[in-house]
Parts: sequence; C-alpha cells; structure tokens
Amino acid sequence: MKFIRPRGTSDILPDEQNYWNYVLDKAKNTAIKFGFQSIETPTFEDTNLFKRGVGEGTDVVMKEMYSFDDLGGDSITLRPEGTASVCRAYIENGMKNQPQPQKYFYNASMFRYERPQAGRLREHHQFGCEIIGDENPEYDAEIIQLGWKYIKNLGLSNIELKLNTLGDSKTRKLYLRDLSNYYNQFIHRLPKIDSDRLLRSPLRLLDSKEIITKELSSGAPKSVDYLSEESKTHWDRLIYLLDKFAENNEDFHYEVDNRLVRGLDYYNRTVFEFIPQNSSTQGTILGGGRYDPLIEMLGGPSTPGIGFGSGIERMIIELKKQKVKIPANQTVDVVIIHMGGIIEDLWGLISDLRDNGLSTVFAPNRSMKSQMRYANNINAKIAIIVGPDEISKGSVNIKDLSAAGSQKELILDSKVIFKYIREKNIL
RNA sequence: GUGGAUGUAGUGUAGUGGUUAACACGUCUGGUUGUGGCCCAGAAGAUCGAGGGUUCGAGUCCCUCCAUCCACCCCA
Repeated sequence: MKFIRPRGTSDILPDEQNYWNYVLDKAKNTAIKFGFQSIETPTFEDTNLFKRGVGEGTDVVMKEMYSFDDLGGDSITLRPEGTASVCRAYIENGMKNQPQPQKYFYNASMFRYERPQAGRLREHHQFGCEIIGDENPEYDAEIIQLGWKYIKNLGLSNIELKLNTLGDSKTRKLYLRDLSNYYNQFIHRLPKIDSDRLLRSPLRLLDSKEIITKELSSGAPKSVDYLSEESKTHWDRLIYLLDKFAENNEDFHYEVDNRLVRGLDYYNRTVFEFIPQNSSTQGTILGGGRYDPLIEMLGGPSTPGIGFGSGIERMIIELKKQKVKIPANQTVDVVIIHMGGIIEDLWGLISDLRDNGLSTVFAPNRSMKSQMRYANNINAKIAIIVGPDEISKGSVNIKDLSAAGSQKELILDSKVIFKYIREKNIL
C-alpha cells in the first residue's frame, strides 16, 4: 500500500522554497510599507460563518466546502477564503476600538473541493490584505495600489488590471432585475448553460464564454448606469484617484470592464482583478473588492471593508512563465570533512561556527573522497578537513570550494578560522 | 460536477503483442594509503499508476478505478 497525497494538494519541496520565500517576502514587505499588520486566523471555522459571509448561493459554499461534523457534533469548515475569517476576528476581538481603519495581511492555506487543474488546487495558498473600517474611495485606491505594487515588486510584467463597480445593495437589486429582464427577452436563444445561470446569478452571463451570450451582452444594461448618487460619487472619485496615481506611475494602467463579476456574495461597489496577458483560464493572480455589508451580515456593527486575495501558486506559475530571476536557495556554508572517527572533537568548533552565523554540517561518515563529493553536491562554500593528523597537531585544513587549490592549514581555533574566512572573503 | 488527453526507475524519455523493460540526468561506490567539481568504470533504483479482462503470451489491446493536464464550471 502506497500513500499518495490527496487530490489537488501538493508537496512544496526544498527546491521550490526559493520561489515561496521570494513571493512571501515581497508580499509582506510591500504590505508593511503600506502600513498593514499581520493577522492569523484558524484554519477551520464554524460552517455558518462561510454560509453567511460568502453566501449560501455561491458555488464556493454550495459545492466546494470541506465541511464535517467534529466529535462534539459541531459543523466545521476548512476555510475556503480569508475575508470572512478576518472579519469575524475583527468583530470578535473588538477591533473597532483600535484606530480605524485596520489594515491586515495574511498568508494562509485555502481549501475548496474543486476539480484540480494547473493553477487550481484543493488546497492553495493566498496572500490577502484587508482594510476594515473606512468606506472612502481613497482606500479603494490604496488597496489597488498595494496589489499593483506587490506584483510589480515581484518583477512581473504584462499584468492587466480590470476594474468594475457593482454599485451598492439597493441599486444592485434594480440592476439585477433589469439585467435578468434583458436576458429573459432572449431566453430562447441563450445556450442552456446560460439560461440556467440566468436564474442563479444573472451577473455571470456578462462574462459568459458562449458566443451568442457574448453578442447579447454588448447590449445589456451596465452596472455603472445604475449607481446610486453615493456610489457614483465613490466610483468617480476612485477613477480620478487612480488616474492621478497613474500620472506618477507610468506603468500603472487599468481598464474598466463592466463585465467583471466576482463570485462571492459580499462584494459591493469596487471589484478588481489582476490578470496576466494571454494567460489561460485559471489566470487571475489577484482579485478583490469592497465588501461593505459583510461585517454587519456577520453580526458586527455596520463596518465597511475592502481587500484582495492573491494566489501564491499562481504567482509562482507566472514568475516561471516570465522567467523572473529568483534568488537561489540558501546553501550550506561549511562542511566538516572528518576522518578517523574524531567528529566529537570538532563539536565545539561546529557549534562556534553556527553561533557565528555560518550554516555548518558535518559530512556523512564515508570515505574522504565521498565526503568531498558530498560537500560539492550540496553546494557548500567551505570544507574544513580534519583527521588524526590535524587532531594531533591541533590544526585544521580549510578549503575554499569555489577555487581550485586553495587549501590552508590553520590552528584549531574558531577565532583564527573566522578571521581567515573574513580576510579571504570566501563567503 | 461535465467533456477530452495522458500515466514506463527520483527526474526526463525510448520501447507501437513475444526472451532477464532501455537511455540520459540524478544518487551511491570505485579509479591504491586523507581531497570535490571534469573524465572513466561499476552499483542500486521500475511488481511499466492500481485492479480486473482478452490472449499461448501485455508496458503495449479492452474495462474499471486513481492521479495529472486541457476545456467547461468556478475562482486565487
């Protein structure tokens, strides 16, 4: 019986870690520059949190949740997304008593029972950012700038930013009604997929891939025309702010796409996505929007919020596709090559080396040639060679593995060894 | 959940019904006594994704399952 990992999960092996470290470093550092703070919430939550927050009618809740009853009989769900949990934490911990708005970032596994594909997993990792407690469009602009800056700091290019507004809940109902009515006129011409969807979520028809629907969609009512006075002001202001931002950042571009829809119920007003040009269908690298009704829906005080989630795995796929140069994995600094069963005489030295910041390992107990090969194969920078001869003399041989024939005998004294390494500038 | 493609050592591949499944990279061991990278030699490593079936005989054909990939759906 062989075990294999569950479908749609992945092992992130040491060779891949430089990508993960790179992406997460850029993500965190960028968010910190924008004044965001790290937050962590549990991997699983009360199932109702997601039903209530994400929306009973959404695909995510209806057919993609990892839900189960725990031994106490409570229904538990592995989080399918991050925002609901963060908002729950905001409410539960009384974060409204902290300076507003609160700005959080997190990196966490998300779980959705989906049919796996490249860039779509059952467990994937999201770096997410949220601004909670201020409804002004300046923060819409800020979160978009943060997303953009993050992607830019990663060294990615040719990423499109798409932007839309869904209006607020009142005008949205009106809009949805008119949108449904519009498509209903053509119900007999719609492909079955879309006539089905029309009942569930009419917004979806706007970004349908069916040719007929696409044609019909060009004449469909636009959400921008249904904005309330406030939402219109909000939207216009956001556009103005982004245009201003673009004046100082030449490579910042956005495109208003009134077919852009997002799948979670809590979104209102601003929604946006960053999508690599000529990407496949699993292309969205970062997506988010405003969710003003959410906290109240979860039983908290009426509190606006806006945020985004970005898929780490998708970022890495794109980094590889664009051949962005990533720093290599950290390698070992010093390998101790030892003969004659005297390794225990070197533990003091090994300890000193580590305490002074050098990653140090001893070679496996094999022939010297094999130990040297080992040092080479793990890309170590320095070999320190000690056998019975050196022990009796109280010395070591130290060798710079990047240069041929650079071996030097030193006395077995960590200070002398550090001095030599520093002077020779080997590391 | 729907449709399609694929599945051979750790990785990448060859093998297109017939003896002990091949090659490259990687790993390990050697190339005389304690010195890596190049080179040379050798070894280990695959019940050919799993289980059934057809056949005298299957990695090769058929079925089921599993997994990966692609499209849909959905989303990060």
